Amino acid sequence: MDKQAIYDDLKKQILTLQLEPGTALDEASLSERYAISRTPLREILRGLAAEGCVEIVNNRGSYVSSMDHKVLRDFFLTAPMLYSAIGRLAAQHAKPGQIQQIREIQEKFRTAVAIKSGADMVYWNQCFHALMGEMADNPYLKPSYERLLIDHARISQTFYRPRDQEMQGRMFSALEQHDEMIEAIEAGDSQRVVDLIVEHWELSRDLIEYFVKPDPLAFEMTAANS
Amino acid sequence: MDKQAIYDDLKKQILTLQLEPGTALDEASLSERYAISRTPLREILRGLAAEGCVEIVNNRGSYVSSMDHKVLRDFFLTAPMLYSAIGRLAAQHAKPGQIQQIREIQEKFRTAVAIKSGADMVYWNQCFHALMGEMADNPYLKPSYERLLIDHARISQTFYRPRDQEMQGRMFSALEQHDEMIEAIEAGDSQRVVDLIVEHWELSRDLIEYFVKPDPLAFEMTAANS
DNA sequence: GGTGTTTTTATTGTATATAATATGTATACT
DNA sequence: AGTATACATATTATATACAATAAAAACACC
Repeated sequence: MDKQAIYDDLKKQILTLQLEPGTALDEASLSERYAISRTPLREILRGLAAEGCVEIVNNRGSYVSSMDHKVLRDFFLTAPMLYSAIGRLAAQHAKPGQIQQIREIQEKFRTAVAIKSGADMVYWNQCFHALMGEMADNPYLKPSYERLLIDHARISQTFYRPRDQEMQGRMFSALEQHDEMIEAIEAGDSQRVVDLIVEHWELSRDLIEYFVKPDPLAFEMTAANS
Repeated sequence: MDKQAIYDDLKKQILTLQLEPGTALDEASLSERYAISRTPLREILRGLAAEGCVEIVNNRGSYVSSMDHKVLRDFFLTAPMLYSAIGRLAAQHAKPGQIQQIREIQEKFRTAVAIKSGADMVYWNQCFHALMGEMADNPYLKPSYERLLIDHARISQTFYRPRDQEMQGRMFSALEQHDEMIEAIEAGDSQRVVDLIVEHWELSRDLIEYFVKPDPLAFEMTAANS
């Protein structure tokens, strides 16, 4: 397992919440587990920290970055603006090779939805949107966008309920929206891409909201009990 | 000189173009110059790379990040949106202590303009806008915003002409706009802050444009020469 | 003389040993 | 008994030695 593979492995575990927010990342044990010395492992942790996956406290070690209330609030505040901007630029700058790539990713995502594999869905959805970021090809927006994607994956994972019928239906809607986005990008119709992104965002947001504020339990006393 | 000081020193040199874009940053010579071993120096370089000051090529070393045509284009495309967003959030979230801090920075900036010190002007202007970023207190926007500020400093520095009368006048306008921004932030008037940010941006942009497209030399033949 | 291969050299990447730092615990003193 | 200080321990930070890599140069062969 080389350095990049270890990096990806750690990131994947953080995105899928196998490593929960707040978990301490001990250098010694990680370097032992991955059979690598501490020096390159430290560079990996610092790379993840730069991306926002990990928080490093001076002389106090590294931790999987937190997911508290403020993070959620900032996320919902910021995502629509950046997602729209990335969508518009992606439509303007996408290269043919990238459109081919995103088609392939979309097929993997479609399979993940079909077999109802939560981890795969999160992963391939992540790849889909990361590639949109590549298409946009804007070095200034990229760091912020990628940071949003990291937390979006973790938030979705938090609220994903594979048994829920509602959830399944919405995954199919997401799938369709992805298809339409690819079409719109290929056609260079940036306004349509932005509209789809907004729609896609609202779907995701509503899904999360639905689990944060579920239909409350009944609390009126029935006649039999009164 | 401790690690943080070395980090800041390198960053300052990059912002002020003492280290020009493209310059190779050799690990061995830098670690010798700063009297530190290569291990922490590498971490510094990777930190600067995460910020966007430095580009690292695998097995091929580190370089001061470039400033080519595409960078300029992306910069002008992206800055207005992010600057406005940061301004709005700063007005909403600024804490009293930060307002006090920005007042102090603004006085340093005023002095720099008065004594016409180009490097100091760039530096304190940078501090002013960086603190606005702190006020906005949004972890998602922060990385992109800071990256924009880095290149804004370098672009301004490129086109700064201390002898130019036009330039001096505009620096005083910038100073006034800063003053008004502080007032508007203190009043929590986010719309006014955004308007000022836009105005401030246009001033900066026009200044750069003026030096990229100066009034052309006369090319008509005069009667005496014909 | 030109091109392909080999060797050299410069530079980055990794491993490990040592130093510094912070926290938790135990003990002594008030 | 409570608090403070000193010590022990765990963990991170740094230095240095060594390995891997890639560009440059020299050489031989065509």
